[in-house]
Amino acid sequence: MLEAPVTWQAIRDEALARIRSRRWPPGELIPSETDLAREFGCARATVSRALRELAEAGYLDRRRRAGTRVALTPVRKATLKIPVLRHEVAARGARYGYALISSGEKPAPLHVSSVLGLEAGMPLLHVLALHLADGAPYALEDRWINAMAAPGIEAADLAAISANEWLVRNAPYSHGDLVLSAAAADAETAAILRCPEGAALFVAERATWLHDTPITSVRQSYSPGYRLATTL
Amino acid sequence: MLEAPVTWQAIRDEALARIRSRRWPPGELIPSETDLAREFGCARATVSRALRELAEAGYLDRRRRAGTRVALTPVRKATLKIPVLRHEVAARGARYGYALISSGEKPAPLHVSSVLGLEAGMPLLHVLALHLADGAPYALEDRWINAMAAPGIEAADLAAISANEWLVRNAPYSHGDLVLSAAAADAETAAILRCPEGAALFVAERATWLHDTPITSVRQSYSPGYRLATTL
DNA sequence: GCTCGTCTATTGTGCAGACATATTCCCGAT
DNA sequence: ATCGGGAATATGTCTGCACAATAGACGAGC
Repeated sequence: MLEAPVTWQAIRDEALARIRSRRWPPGELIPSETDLAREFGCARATVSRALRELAEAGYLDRRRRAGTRVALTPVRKATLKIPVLRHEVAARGARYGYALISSGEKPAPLHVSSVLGLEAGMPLLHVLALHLADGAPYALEDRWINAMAAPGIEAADLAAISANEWLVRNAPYSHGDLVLSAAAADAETAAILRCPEGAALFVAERATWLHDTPITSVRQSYSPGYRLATTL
Repeated sequence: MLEAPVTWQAIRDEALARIRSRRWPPGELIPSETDLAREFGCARATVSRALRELAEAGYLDRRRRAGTRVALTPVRKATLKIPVLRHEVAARGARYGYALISSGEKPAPLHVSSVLGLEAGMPLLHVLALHLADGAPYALEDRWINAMAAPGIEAADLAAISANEWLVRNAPYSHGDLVLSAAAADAETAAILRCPEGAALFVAERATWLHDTPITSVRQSYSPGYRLATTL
């Protein structure tokens, strides 16, 4: 009998097939790495690599000593890429444009200071800017920046380069959070995006930190019709 | 000099620090695995594991023979969990409710058949259902199911178990896609969700396949105020 | 019966070596 | 100058081994 070369991908696929076919039912303990290595005729590390991938993908729960179980609810994960807006526009084949509407230091409003965990009223750099695709409004960016955590931002020419891009290039962050929602366009937003007041807008709000230091909080309101696509 | 134990996590963190500090600038070739292993005094496999993680996270681009480069645009990825709606509601501490509005076989409308890659007008099972949280409308689910790809669905009591959940448990899929957007509530949706017509709704549309066979296409419209949160 | 410590099975990780595979580089032939 | 082919090299993966960390199982002692 010819043995196909044993790769971790092959083992991953075989394991996934067993999960899907219910040969390894949800909640059940599957054989140990050692047993599987013997069954597949390969090293334990190879099985381990395969099962680790499936665990990362949410199909398996693994715990030392307790063994590996098939996940009860295979929580599917979609990974969204969060590109710089300029690239997103370019990827759609449109000409990118950028217009700074206003920038300046202001005391942080409550919803910003509370999200970032700063004292209310602390002065932050506020930037309002419009991203355009082929000259049409694409997204309105309403951003608050902790200037102390982004040294150099004061000197940056935010009319020439978007705060979005300046920060990506110059202020690395360690973690952040993202909230997606839908909101009706208020009068000011509608005027800037040149859409009817009350139109349904797709809104992305992000906040980022470098370790414990808050960097920025931003709300991007996309023009009506925006769709964020990804694969599962 | 005391040597800290060399773990792949430590190497990953050190590499990330070098990227962030620009000691390894964007676009630049970094030392080879062999060189780094020598520098850190560990095995090449350990370095490899660390760099592989960073590549998966989007910080590095790796190619055989060409070496490893710092990514020009560190595309951040957010991973959204896509839970069963019942669990999502329960996780918010609310009582889950489910109401089947209608179900039956109908010819596929064009936008569904084209997304799934089926012939227009092919008969599909159409299910309209409302998910509730503490008795209030939470999300409207408008689903089309390829019954041939989900054997047993005809016999399922979709008034008792949501199609959402039945499919998660009984119809595994290999891949799918997801589109998030904002839309104004039309008259029918507004009536079901008990919200004003024209309200801004968060909409998630999914389509799933098992290999080449389309399984289902679903549009979930969430009640106004819905927020989808994740971390970066 | 209950609690606490010990044993042990299982996964997590590291190491050294080997070979596989992809891709660039360079040199020779044309 | 150009093209083709082989050498060089970096990553990708497998093997076989070792030990660490974890947590369930079990038994001794109260």
